[in-house]
Amino acid sequence: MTVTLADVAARAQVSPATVSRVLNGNYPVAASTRERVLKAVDELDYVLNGPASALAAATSDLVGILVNDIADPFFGIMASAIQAEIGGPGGRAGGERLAVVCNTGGSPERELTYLTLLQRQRAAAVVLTGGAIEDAPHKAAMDAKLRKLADAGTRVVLCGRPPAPETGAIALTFDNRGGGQELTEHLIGLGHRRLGYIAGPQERTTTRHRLEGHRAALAAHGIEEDPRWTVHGRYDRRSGYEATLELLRRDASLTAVVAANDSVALGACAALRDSGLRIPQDVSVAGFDDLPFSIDAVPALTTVRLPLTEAGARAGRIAMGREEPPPGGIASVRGELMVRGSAAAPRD
Amino acid sequence: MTVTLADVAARAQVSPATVSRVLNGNYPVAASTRERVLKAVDELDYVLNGPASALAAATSDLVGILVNDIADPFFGIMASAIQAEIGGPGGRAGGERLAVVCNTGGSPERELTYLTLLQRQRAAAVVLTGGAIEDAPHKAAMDAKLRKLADAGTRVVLCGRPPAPETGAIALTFDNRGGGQELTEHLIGLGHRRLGYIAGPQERTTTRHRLEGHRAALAAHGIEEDPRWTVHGRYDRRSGYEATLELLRRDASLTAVVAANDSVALGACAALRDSGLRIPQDVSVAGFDDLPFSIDAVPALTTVRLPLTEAGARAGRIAMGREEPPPGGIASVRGELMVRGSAAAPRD
DNA sequence: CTCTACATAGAAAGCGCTTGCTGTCACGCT
DNA sequence: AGCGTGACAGCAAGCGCTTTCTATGTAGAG
Repeated sequence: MTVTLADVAARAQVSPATVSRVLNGNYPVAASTRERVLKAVDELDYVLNGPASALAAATSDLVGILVNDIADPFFGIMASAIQAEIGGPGGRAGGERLAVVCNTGGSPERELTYLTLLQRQRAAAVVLTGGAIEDAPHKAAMDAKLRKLADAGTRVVLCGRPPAPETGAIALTFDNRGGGQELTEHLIGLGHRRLGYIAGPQERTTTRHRLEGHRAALAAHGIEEDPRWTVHGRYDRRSGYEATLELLRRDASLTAVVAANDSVALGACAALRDSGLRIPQDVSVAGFDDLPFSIDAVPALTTVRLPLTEAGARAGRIAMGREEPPPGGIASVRGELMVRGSAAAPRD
Repeated sequence: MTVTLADVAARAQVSPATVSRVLNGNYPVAASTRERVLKAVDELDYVLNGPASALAAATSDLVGILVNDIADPFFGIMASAIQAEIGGPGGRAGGERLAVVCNTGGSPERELTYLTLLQRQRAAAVVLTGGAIEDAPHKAAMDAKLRKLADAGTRVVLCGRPPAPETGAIALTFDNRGGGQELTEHLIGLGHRRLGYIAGPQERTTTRHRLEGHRAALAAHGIEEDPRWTVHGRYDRRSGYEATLELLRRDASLTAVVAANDSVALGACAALRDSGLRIPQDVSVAGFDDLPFSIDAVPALTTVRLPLTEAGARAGRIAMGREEPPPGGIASVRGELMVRGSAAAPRD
């Protein structure tokens, strides 16, 4: 029924070994022979059996990409960049690798399960994006898993994730703390003293680091933080909307709202507008990430740009062994403050 | 070095066959034996070899998803929905399948190459999203490929793509024409008579259908279209910005701009604002797709909502054989007009 | 004109798993 | 006591490819 290497070999009057060699392009094969084989391949419409190759050669052309949610442009952009670099068709790299995108939805179990699944596939490399979950047992399990993957020859790269020392994983970490601090300092510089903060979910490194940066900025300027000024939520618009309403309820005198990311910021803007407050005249708003839509918000969002595309591309190249890992296997990627219209000096 | 089934078998004092059966959970195995095997698996930290299973069983747990660009939420949302349904860890379906996301970038060659790669992996199913390219030779090549995939037992589903009769592929088509028509009729109803149209790239079914809908609406209301009112571009913000400037240059009396999609519409808004025009007082703007950010534009975008999540989920279920395909293998998915602030009656 | 060396091609041994078929018991009927 | 009948477990034959090692033909080298 299905055409196999042997069929091609028979038709081209050569041995299966030769066909394999023509197809894999290593090992010398006489031009005339190669041609005959290629012709047979074409005539029979032969397609290599991936699993069989993978088994025999003990290699795989699958690369895993772990994301929280691929529908979120934050992850989509990184995934796209990684994918472009791992060299699917059209990519520079020779091999034609396939990207396996795994939506963990932020769930520890799924994260682990996906890693096992990728290990089962003997993935050539795995790139983990997004913040890590701060739960000791889970972190230990993850580290063990990453270690095992690395030991099995799978290149592991963390993109926008804190390093995992001793696991053999290369880390490209976003400087969320620094970015958060710079952003809040900008607001303080504008004259704000009462700033609400909409944080992401608890127990996530990204959430904690951004919040720490924010607090460091407050502390550096001698601003005492009111616990009521911080609300935790999810990294989405809806959450931003609700959290903002909550903040307003707790302290209507807030002059600025700093959001965990741009989506949350957009939700905050909507909530403020719905509450009859003008941005930035009544309340300033700031986001984080600088996703493409942030510049189209009105007023445009003041935020911290994370070089998602660049970082993803670099992670992809490192995963493919096409770029030298950073010294020590760890690199910190800085964000850049984007000053735009959503934040201005407070009225009073 | 690496642990194999045989190692587990030896340790559990059973045959490899038994271990395999325990792991695959078909075939009866005595509880005590199963336990012994599981214990050995655990102790040896054994992970099944995917390629080997795939080869032996002639099945695969890979599902391909073809998208233009996963960084674009339009595709990201569909991919996410599909992925949730094909039953990775946490999914309802028993099997743990991995989603292979392929970025074609709209290139015909890559589309075809990726299909071959998926065929090589003996993918369990393939879902193609986004519009098709209208080039006869390419369409023929695609159809032949899809046919071959289907014949090989791979379930093929088209999500938001025109049907490909005779290929065995199930099609969930978006009614772009109907949506386009409804949208433009809404604008005409508001009193617009001079409408600019920013179309997507030529030779794409999506582009053509939306444009046809627009023109049908104009025709239905006896509005003669000026050829200068249509500009083609890409499906991105930048393109929308430039095209709008071009439209304004060609005919500054336009009272409305209809964009190929929401991203283009956002670019159009920016261009209009930068030209000193107010939305919607001076010029109305309309988009298409209703991506999440569209509601946060100011004013919120009037657009046509496409049920991306629902369609993706349905495509995923059909791909998994978990839902009956629509009668005839073809279903048309309608969009819904979202009337918001970016379109209003023209001044004059 | 023989000898060595190189360039190709083939034979065959797996890679690690699944599964049809063949036992082997133990049990419950008659 | 004899035997059909399940319920398990094992044997062994692949699945389709890669790759090591070996064989062969040919071309310079001496």
